[in-house]
Amino acid sequence: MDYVTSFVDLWSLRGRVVIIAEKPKAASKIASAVLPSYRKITVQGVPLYVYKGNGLEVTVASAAGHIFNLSTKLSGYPVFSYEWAPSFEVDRRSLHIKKFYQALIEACRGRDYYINACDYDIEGSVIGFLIIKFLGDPKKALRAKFSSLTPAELRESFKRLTRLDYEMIEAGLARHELDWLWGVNISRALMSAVERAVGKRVILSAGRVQTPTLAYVAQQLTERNLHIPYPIFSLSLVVEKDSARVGASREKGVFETQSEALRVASIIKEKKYVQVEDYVEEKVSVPPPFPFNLGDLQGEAYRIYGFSPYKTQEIAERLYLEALISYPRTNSQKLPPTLNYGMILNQLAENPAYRYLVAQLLSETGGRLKPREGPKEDPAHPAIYPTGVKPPHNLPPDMLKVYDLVVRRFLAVFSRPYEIVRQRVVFSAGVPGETFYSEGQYLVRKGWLLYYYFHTPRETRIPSFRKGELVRVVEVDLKKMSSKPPNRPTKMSILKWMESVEIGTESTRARIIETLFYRGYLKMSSRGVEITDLGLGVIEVIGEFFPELTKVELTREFEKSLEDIRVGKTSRSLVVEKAKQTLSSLIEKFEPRKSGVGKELAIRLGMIAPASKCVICGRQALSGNMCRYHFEAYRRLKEGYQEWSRREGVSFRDYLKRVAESRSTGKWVKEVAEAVLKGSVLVLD
DNA sequence: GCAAGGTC
Repeated sequence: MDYVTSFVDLWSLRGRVVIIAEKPKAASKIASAVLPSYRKITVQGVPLYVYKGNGLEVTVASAAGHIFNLSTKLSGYPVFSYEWAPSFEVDRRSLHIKKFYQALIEACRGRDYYINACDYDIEGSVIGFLIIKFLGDPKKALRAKFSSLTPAELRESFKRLTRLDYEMIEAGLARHELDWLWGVNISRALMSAVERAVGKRVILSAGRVQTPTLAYVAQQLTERNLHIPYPIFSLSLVVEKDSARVGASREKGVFETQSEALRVASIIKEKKYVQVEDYVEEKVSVPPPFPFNLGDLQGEAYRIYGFSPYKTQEIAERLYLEALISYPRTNSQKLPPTLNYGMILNQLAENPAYRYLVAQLLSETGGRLKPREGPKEDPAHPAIYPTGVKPPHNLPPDMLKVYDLVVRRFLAVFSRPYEIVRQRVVFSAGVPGETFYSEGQYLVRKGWLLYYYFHTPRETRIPSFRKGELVRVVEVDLKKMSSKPPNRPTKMSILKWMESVEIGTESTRARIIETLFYRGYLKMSSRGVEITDLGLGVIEVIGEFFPELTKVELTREFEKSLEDIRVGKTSRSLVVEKAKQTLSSLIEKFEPRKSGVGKELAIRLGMIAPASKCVICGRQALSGNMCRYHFEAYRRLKEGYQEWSRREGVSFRDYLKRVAESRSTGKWVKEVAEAVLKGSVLVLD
């Protein structure tokens, strides 16, 4: 078969054809783009689109994501056998899928051809294939391939149908099986260990995405709790020019010792002047932002309104279902060139809130609408944009906020750069190597900030300076500070981290973060995200017995295997078999230690008391009298004195006092320092 | 019941 003739035109087929879309919205768009005319019927409340003519009957039906899910009837572990089952039969949270399943049974009955028209990505290939496998006939199946739901592209794709993309399907099936095998088996191992220790069932979980995410949070918060602050000294100046006062910071940053800071400060005080070494003023042009993908929208809604990523995602999904915005679960920062931007703008202009902005945009662009785009792409969906449909008057305020972000961002991407003048002056302080700088900026053209004003830079204009000019110093500020611990993670920073290491997807990242809270691994306090003793314990246990699962590299390995399946270098059965072997041998090594692990986790759950208690916190003590966290804090506290005595020349006791008092000190370190001062913990060499 | 991945 040569290349060209391997394509099949829908309109060359004869008989009864069913087209399967991934979701109702897509089914509707496919029907109106591809069918010359259709009748819309409803089965179990699910719309089907039917065309009859030219010896052909075509029905467009729709899934609602995955209709089938892996499951097993077996309990216990290791469990290596499973089968695909309708999701609503194995999980009552999926009951809303049942009507789609029933409508698909109707739509697939007695067909001559089955066309998988789900999103052209690995999951879409699986969704369509399983429906055809269980409700149709894979021997009579074809695949439609399109990367956007625009009418022209859809029509074209149905003229160039191919055979089923079996390589992609096999890769997709393997992804499901690998995640299931690792997730279900390790989760069961943890739960079973606790059950053996205390005879009670507790729900615990582990997985390829959630466990590395938990490990990341554990690592961040552990470093924070173990932070030893070091004294640092910040020297800044206030200079005066044309009766304007300007603050200046030291270019080399902070001093490590007070004596050095004092030396420089006193020289400047004596001289009373600094000299302008350099002054630069440049106009910078800042191009419009990229169109939103979900992660960027979540980031902005968090930054501007404090919405959690999950909240933003839920709102965006509701806006999508009300047809106000395009598909939100996308990674793309690109807008389809086939989209009628002008029409959307005209519709947006019917909303008084945007009328003026649209008029302004059309006038500044002269109607030539070319969006700025970012590098990120998505195989199945474009960036998020407003559809132009007018929101109802009673749209809840939080939904309106997210909608407004999407509209304003969409307007901004067509606009012009804003222009800002950035100023930078460098003063030499008359001490070799000691320079200070001030920066200022002021806006000279608003550009896209008119539409998307959430980024408006602060105006901090400073006077202009001449090189060589002497400037009077009116203040010399020497501040004693402490080195700061790493920031506490937030739901948003966790999600951004997941994006940066490429684990999870747009649809799942925010949800998986919520799962960590729901399991009791993480909790929210007034301070922000905290990790619980259970969360720490789970990471320690998995890190010891199933270390692969705590690392993002497992995802990289999966991706490599899936790619190899796709290009025919290996097969799904080989990849899955290897995973089973790996899991078997890990579980084999886990078994003899299971009781101990169960007890440890039960202690973390507060279900049993530790055999010996940490003198500071009451957690299970190691061989000494402290838990592993306070022991590590104790070790670092002793180690930290070296540096403190170099910088400050303090006694050990004064060092402890200062560390105990500092607000930058990590929680565990502070607790140890206080205990040593009280005498409840002795310092040994 | 446990994963991650779709989507109502």
